[in-house]
Amino acid sequence: MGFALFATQQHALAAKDALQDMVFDAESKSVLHTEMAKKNLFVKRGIVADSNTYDQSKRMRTGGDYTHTAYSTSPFHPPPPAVWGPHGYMAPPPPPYDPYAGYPVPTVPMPAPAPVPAPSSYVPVQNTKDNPPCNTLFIGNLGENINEEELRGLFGAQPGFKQMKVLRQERHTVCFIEFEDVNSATNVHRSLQGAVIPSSGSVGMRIQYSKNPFGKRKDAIHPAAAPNVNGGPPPMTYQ
DNA sequence: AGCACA
Repeated sequence: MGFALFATQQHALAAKDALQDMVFDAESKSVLHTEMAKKNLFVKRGIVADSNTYDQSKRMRTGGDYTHTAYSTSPFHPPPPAVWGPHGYMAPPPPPYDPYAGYPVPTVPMPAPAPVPAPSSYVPVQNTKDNPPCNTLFIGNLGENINEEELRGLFGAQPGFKQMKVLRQERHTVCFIEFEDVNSATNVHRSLQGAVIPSSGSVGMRIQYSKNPFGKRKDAIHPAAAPNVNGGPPPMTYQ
């Protein structure tokens, strides 16, 4: 609901009749209902300095022109856009002017599509006792104040990245990175080995293959490898 | 020198 102030009662009546039952939303077939307010609208001096406001609200959608007697062109600047603020119906804002609308716009060559955050440096790390290659990397030796966002920025930009999980422990923070395939994991295993990022201080991260890849249960039983296919004691059952 | 989650 909203109120509009007009110069004279005659203008208000004319606007009321013109806008009555106007369809203002074609989709929902919503219809405008207008009536005369019980009291005159109080408007602060200075906000409505002249006749702009009520003229605009009338000129906005009716197509009719009721301004020929009341509206006098301002010598200063064109009238400001109509304000429908207190009105119940908020007109969707007009789309911003697009000079290329309707024209095929050639793709603007991007200088650097996705700047991959590079490690600030590399430090040699000891990496004994690695596990067989898999699609999940185990990241250790991350330093005391490792920042998860930095880790995500670094690993999330690597090709084949799927997800990352940070595990905060008392002494060490480690994290797990899952990749689309073993190949992607292997590339990162090599390319970021010993990488140093700002929050890791001066230590280089140690990258190993995870003992337990994402989505693969440690105790998964391969049917072919399962004992006691026939005969023998009955298999253990879990309830 | 530390391996979680399904």
